[in-house]
Amino acid sequence: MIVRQEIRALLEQPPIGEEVTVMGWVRAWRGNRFMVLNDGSGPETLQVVVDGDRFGEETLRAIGFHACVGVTGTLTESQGSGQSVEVIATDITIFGGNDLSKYPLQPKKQSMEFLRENAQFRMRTSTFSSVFRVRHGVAYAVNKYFHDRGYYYLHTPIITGNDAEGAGEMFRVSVLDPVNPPKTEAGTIDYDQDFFGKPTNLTVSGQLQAEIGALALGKVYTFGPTFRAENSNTSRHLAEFWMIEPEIAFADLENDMDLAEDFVKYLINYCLENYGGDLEFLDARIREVEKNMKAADRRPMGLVDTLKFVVENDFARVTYTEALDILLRSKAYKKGKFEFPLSWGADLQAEHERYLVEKHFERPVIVRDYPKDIKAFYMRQNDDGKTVAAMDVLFPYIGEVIGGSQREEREDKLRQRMQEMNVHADELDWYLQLRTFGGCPHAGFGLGFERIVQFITGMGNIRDVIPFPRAPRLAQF
RNA sequence: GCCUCAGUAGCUCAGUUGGUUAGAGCGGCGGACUGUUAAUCCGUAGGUCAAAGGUUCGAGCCCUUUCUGAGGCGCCA
Repeated sequence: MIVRQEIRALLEQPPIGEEVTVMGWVRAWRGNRFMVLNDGSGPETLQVVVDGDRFGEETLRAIGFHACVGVTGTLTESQGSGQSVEVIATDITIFGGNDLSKYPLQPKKQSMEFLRENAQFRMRTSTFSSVFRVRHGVAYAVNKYFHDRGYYYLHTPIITGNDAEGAGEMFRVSVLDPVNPPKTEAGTIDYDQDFFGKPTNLTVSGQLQAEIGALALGKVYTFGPTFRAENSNTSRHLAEFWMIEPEIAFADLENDMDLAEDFVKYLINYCLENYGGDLEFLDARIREVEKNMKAADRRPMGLVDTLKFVVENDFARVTYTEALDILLRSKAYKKGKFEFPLSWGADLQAEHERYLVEKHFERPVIVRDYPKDIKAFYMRQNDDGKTVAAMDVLFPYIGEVIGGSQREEREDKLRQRMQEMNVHADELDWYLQLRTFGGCPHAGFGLGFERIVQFITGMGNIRDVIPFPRAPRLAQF
């Protein structure tokens, strides 16, 4: 059996003078004497002092960048200034040597793009190991938040038979021969012969099914992979991403917004409390990157300060109509700084959202009550006949992080809207029945998991906060 | 999908109005080094200048097409 101590635990309560055994990957090997080890348990490294006389030439030669080693030795106070404690090695095991003439990574700053192409090794870097520890922390906090508040985790299907969800282009799922699929007499593809006997796709949202759960269990949430076949080439879109979708019965848009704000703040706060070391490291990394940037391109606040600010301040809340008014009265608009026109009924463009968040309110903003024609069929119609009870939560840097709404629980209104928007009622009979039989006011939202991880870690590209990104023309690993 | 910029050594990049044999730092390899902190010092190897085609006496540099990447926009979470 292998027995070892984890570096993170060791540094929390250093047993000075005792013998310890640590195992990990070499981050640096200096002066043929100092080995810096990290084992992934945290961002902290442990310095190992290697007396060349005690170990053979073969062992010394095998120690190198990202080699995997085990060390037994005495934990002592460090003579050097860069660390408080260190291990004086008495025994060294080389688990995996590393041929540096062939290894792609180097002990220096590497570009995010290069590391993305070497995803089999990128988690060994300090940046990515911190990112993925924080990602885990956010995922755990999601489940903890809902569990502690009486929500039930509902697993909605990944393969779906609805093509009426209207949330974007879908990936087809089929086992038919792609070259010569069976045809009907009319000449179309005969999906009756496909695995499910009908066309099926990967899910773009678990919301419609989550509503089934909410109208029985009261409060549910989904947290699973979601797929969009959009040809989106941006730093905040993925073809495969994880989405969190709470759905609650006996709730209106006010309840929905309160939940969204409280939930997001909880996730951020959880990371501040439990992953402070990783966040400090990422904060310092961003400052380093921004050193060479123009002042205007730098963040107004550091990463940790930004996170604290978001947690400590109320989100701004405005209606779509009020937001439009703010934009129309803005200096940016009057000086013609906006590329896209502003008119009631048109969706807010990224430049408008960024103005509201980064210039006007300087904090996260919730925009509610959007024009009904730019929103989905299932959103509850407001009494003004023009707007729906929808809300978007907008964040600095990443834009929309949450989209949600109160759902239309009135069957006649829902049917009328489906007809207007050309959504086929016969395919969503089960969804309509939730209104016919024992319906109630209910609401929910979708939170883009990678987007909130992106915000918390400060990573510029969403592809760098998911271990194996899927995007147009990108399905490696 | 659209717009802009980029692709030169393993990595990050320089390369002048088109002109001889393609440059640096880091990394690698060889050596020195018993308190280093991106260790340092000496030496050394390493190139289909993204690909194809074109202009020219001559192309890393100019033109065309394709591929790849980044940033922005759209779609959205």
